[in-house]
Amino acid sequence: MFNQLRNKFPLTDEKWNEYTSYFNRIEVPSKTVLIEEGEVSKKLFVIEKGCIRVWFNNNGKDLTSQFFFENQSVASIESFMKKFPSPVVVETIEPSVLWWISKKDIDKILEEIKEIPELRDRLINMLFQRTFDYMKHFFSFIKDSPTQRYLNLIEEKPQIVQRVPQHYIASYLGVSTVHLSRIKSKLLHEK
Amino acid sequence: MFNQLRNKFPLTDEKWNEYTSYFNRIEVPSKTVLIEEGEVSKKLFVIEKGCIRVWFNNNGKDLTSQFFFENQSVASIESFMKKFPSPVVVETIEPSVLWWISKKDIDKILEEIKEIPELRDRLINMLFQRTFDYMKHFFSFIKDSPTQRYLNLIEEKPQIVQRVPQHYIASYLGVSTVHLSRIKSKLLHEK
DNA sequence: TTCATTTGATAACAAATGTTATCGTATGCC
DNA sequence: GGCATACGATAACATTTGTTATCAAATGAA
Repeated sequence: MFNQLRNKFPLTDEKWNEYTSYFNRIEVPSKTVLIEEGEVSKKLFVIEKGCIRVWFNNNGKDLTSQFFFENQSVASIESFMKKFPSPVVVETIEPSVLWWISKKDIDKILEEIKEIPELRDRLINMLFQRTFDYMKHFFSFIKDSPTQRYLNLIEEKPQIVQRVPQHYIASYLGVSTVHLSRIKSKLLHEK
Repeated sequence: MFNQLRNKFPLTDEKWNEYTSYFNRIEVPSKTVLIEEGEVSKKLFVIEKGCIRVWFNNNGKDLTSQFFFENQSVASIESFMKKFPSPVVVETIEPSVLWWISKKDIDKILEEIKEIPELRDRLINMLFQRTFDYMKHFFSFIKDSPTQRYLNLIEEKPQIVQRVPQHYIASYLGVSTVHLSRIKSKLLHEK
């Protein structure tokens, strides 16, 4: 799982082996809840194989806010960073192979590597990138129609359209399942 | 302007005076464009008095994405951090008193204070806070009706409703000016 | 003041979107 | 294979929201 990253981290083999040993491998079926709503989660997950969605309950309806695939890391940020009860549920969509690490172990690693400016800068860039991603998604809600948002999704995140059940995608785009079905149908018959 | 912050920064008076001297005070009328679309801006503004909006052009319509008031800092993040041409316009709404600082001077300060963990942590927290704010705003678009978003705005950011012309607020909430007017009218006559 | 411009309310109509219900197909499980 | 369940398409209708146009009030500049 981590071999492909080995050469990107300027660490001794000893340190590298210690750090990667903090990760725990699990295999889970689809629809496995990894983090429950209201739970204070101190786990971060990395996806080796499979697919995860983050959703929250709003008046009985389940609204999906994010999707994650292979090689991405997932946590309830509020819960992980601020020790708040998680406002969201983190759940697998497909049978998945995951690696998790505790916040305690991450903090230990971060404390040890903080003098390595290269790694520090990469972490800061990751934070910025996530902010940029949110801004982009948010802009799309004030400037694009649902149809345009769906076209953007096909263009920019084809994995979502290909692997995720459609009714999860609907709330991610901010429309009802019926309307997403209409959008697809209209795009199909216009062409 | 900066006196109220003095005790929060563990710096010598000498360094404090040097750093604050990098800021330049300007007074501008309302509707002054501070950063133009397409410009690579290397300025960060701090608002002493007044009010600023950030907007972008979408097919001839001007869509507002953010508002800023006294004591907040404003830049085109994309442009400031990544040296990209700014996708947005930064413009005053009221006659304003501003302080600006160049990226070059900020980088100099950051380089000098980076060993002060207290300041470093505060900066990282600011980045996180901005991400959380975006997430919250974004969630509101997939879970709330425009009416609910307007009620949230009154509750959480009353300054915007009180000081900003209504047609700017409409695009910020993702509705037409006519519809925002309808929302207000309906709320008024229901009570 | 006077005049032009900005801002906001409203009406009438068109278009987009949600809701509920029904149906067919796919999928997973025994 | 058979059954329950999940998933997705579609129709009919209700509701929300956008568009265009008009008017009134507020604001700012000469």
